[in-house]
Amino acid sequence: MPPPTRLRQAAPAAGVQMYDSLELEQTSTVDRAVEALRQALFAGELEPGTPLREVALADSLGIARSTVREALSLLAAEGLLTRVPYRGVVVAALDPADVHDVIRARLALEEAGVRAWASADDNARGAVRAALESYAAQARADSGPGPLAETHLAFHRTLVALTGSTRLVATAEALHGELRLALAGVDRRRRNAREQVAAHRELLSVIESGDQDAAVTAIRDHLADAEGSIGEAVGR
Amino acid sequence: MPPPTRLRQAAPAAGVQMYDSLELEQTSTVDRAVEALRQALFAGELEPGTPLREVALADSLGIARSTVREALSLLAAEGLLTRVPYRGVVVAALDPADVHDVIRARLALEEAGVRAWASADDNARGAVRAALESYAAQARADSGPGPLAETHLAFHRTLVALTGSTRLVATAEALHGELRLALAGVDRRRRNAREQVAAHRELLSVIESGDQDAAVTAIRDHLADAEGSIGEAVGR
DNA sequence: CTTCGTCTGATTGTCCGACAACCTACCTGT
DNA sequence: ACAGGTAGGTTGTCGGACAATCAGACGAAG
Repeated sequence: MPPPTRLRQAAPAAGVQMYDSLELEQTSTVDRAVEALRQALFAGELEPGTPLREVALADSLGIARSTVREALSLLAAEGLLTRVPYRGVVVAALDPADVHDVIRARLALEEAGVRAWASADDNARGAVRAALESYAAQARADSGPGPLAETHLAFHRTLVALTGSTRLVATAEALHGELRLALAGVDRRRRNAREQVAAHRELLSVIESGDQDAAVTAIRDHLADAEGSIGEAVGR
Repeated sequence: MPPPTRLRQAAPAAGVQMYDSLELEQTSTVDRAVEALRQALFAGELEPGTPLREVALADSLGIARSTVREALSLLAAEGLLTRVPYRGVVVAALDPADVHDVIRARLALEEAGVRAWASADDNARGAVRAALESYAAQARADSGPGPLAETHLAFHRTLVALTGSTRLVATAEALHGELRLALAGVDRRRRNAREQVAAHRELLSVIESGDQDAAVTAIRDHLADAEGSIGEAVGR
């Protein structure tokens, strides 16, 4: 499980003034490669099933093959790529069974989240509301399916965060990555974005109502609905 | 999320006889290195905090540094090692907050599992019972804390498997890895093994009873108890 | 016509050696 | 005690090399 990637903890020297909030992000070549590839994957530039050749990537990115290799390994461990021995990595493709599996997993995580609503941290609850507003704003701005999906999934991630476990959030993030990848290529009209936002508002109000059972059935229906449209988009 | 590591799917040529059950495990050097390191970590040969030097590992394992590097990256992504830029990787150390986080995550997964008991697959239910028996047998055999912990956690994994999601099981496995690592070094007497087995039998019987709420509180208490003893062992 | 061996080209898996970037620790002068 | 500089060790990245393996083509044998 990718634990919260902490970057570096300075030695806690005693008695000296500390500027804890200051940080200088250290970006390795591998990290940048991973990010570039992830970007391309989510943008749909690489369709599922496409083989990724190491040397081609290497001089396309202007980095060494060994570095590409490490980046590919990490993305494969993350589930975005599939490695086949001596045949290379291909962009991961989700079949309907995989989609079902992912949705099951999401249901477990988000159900745990909404169940924890009452006992959750105030900040966490606030984050849920804030994420919904970002999502709504993004829908109003109408700036393409990519950012919209991002804010949408970010909202769901705040639900998982209600559990208070950073590891569960990391897991949810990985699951969301798989879905974004699977949906990157399809021409996703789905329902009107405003309708979607309204549905999420409804969901949140049920959660806030305090009726735990109602909240659970709401999230369950919500995800079942998601599986339907995603599976249809992927199934083709 | 480490997806179910499928090894290789032969091309589905049509009309020819297939021997689906046959498989030949392909073991790369990196895999073996990962396995060896994992083994050593779980056995407590490398204490948390210990730095792992790449060259030393390389000629200790008799492989190239680049290969070691890849293995270390994978284990770091798994959470067993922590990589600090330009300072190398160290064996991950869990502080009480981490333990709490892991237990929270486990609770979400296992609670989802026991909630799914009634609607779960028959095989999955059978697997739970079988795992409990393996655990009991291991306790009777009294063959050291390592195998005992393994069968113990395997039982809990079957609970997660009740959800029907392989990805959740993979997540649970990663979480268990972190715990095994944290507990590897401590001299773990804990309570009598037989007592522990009895407690798990009790837990299963509550789950089987069909009283979902009782089952959830049972698993919750069980894990709270676990956090207590683990945190105490790690705390110092 | 199908099946089997062989060959060829391409790609991955692993190794080795090199060097710059960077960190830690010591050492020195004040 | 403190600032600053120096030296050694370790990682991050690179490039090249070679064996192992795979996919496809080609031809021989049944």
